[in-house]
Amino acid sequence: MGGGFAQENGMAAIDQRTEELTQALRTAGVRITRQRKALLEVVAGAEDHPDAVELHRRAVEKMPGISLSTVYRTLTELEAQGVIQRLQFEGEAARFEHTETDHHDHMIDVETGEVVEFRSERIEALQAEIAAAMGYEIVRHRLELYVRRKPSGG
Amino acid sequence: MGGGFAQENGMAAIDQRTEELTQALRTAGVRITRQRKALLEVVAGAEDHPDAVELHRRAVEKMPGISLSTVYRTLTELEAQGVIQRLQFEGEAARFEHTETDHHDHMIDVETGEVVEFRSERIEALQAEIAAAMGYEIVRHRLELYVRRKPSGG
DNA sequence: AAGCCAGTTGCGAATGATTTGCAGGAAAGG
DNA sequence: CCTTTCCTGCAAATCATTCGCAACTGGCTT
Repeated sequence: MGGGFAQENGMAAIDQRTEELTQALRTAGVRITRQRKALLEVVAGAEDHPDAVELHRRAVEKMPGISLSTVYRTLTELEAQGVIQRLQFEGEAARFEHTETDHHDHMIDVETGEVVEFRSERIEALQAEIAAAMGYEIVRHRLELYVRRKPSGG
Repeated sequence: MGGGFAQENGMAAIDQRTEELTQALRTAGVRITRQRKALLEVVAGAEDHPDAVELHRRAVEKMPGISLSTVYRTLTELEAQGVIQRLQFEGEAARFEHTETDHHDHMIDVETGEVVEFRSERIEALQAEIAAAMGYEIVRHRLELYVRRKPSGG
């Protein structure tokens, strides 16, 4: 059902996530075309943080001929529905990730480009506190730590 | 010396900042042309967070004919020297600010576009702590709070 | 199974911000 | 004043992303 013979582990979760994305689009009243279906599977299965071009590359494998325009259009729609998130790191093209149940921030290894997710209740609370103290309420925020692997006594 | 008849208050500080920017370029071994001189004064005098086009608009008043290319080139050089900072907020063109002695983060009013600066030692400390716990050290970071003025019972 | 039709698609052209190639121009220092 | 090297303005090039448009197709309705 998940297509292919990838690791048995996790396939179900991906299928479920694909279903969630599909429902989000249906709810938004948009048609589930085969190009969208292909892209949804790709997005649901992405464990990394790919940009539009990379998602397109992967989608082409499932649905040859799908255009980059369609990928962008669908990603924009998915973002509008709140089921995926657009990440805009310094200088790079936007990357996308499916919205998990929990919010998190990102740590970007400046040497490898690798992205690590993390979450800190304390920081979240402090942010709200600071904004409140200045008479504001937070609509959304962005916290990115550009890091380097720490030399561990070499 | 500061040029013009703006508020007496602050003129000296701007002149000093202009001097700092000028020195930074000299140190970098680049020539102080009149277009650069004009731009440096504009940057030093900017109390807001203007983008390249706006800085160009202001620079043209002091040095008619200065091109946008030159503005971009010089801003890039100033950034490389670390005396100004490039801010990349969601969707917008890059904005610039002269590097003050202290580091700070930004709060962007999503309704007015206004930018407020703030700083929290506690958040800074927590970030370093989190990164360290995952084996990283922070190279730089970016924290932006997209906010809305809180309804204060009116 | 056919038909209908608004929503979609692929393509190429358009955007918008920023960068770059190049030929003429001008800082710095002799 | 001269020379050398760096700059500048301009136009064209990039790059990521969006749009216009004619052809196409989901997903109903019959």
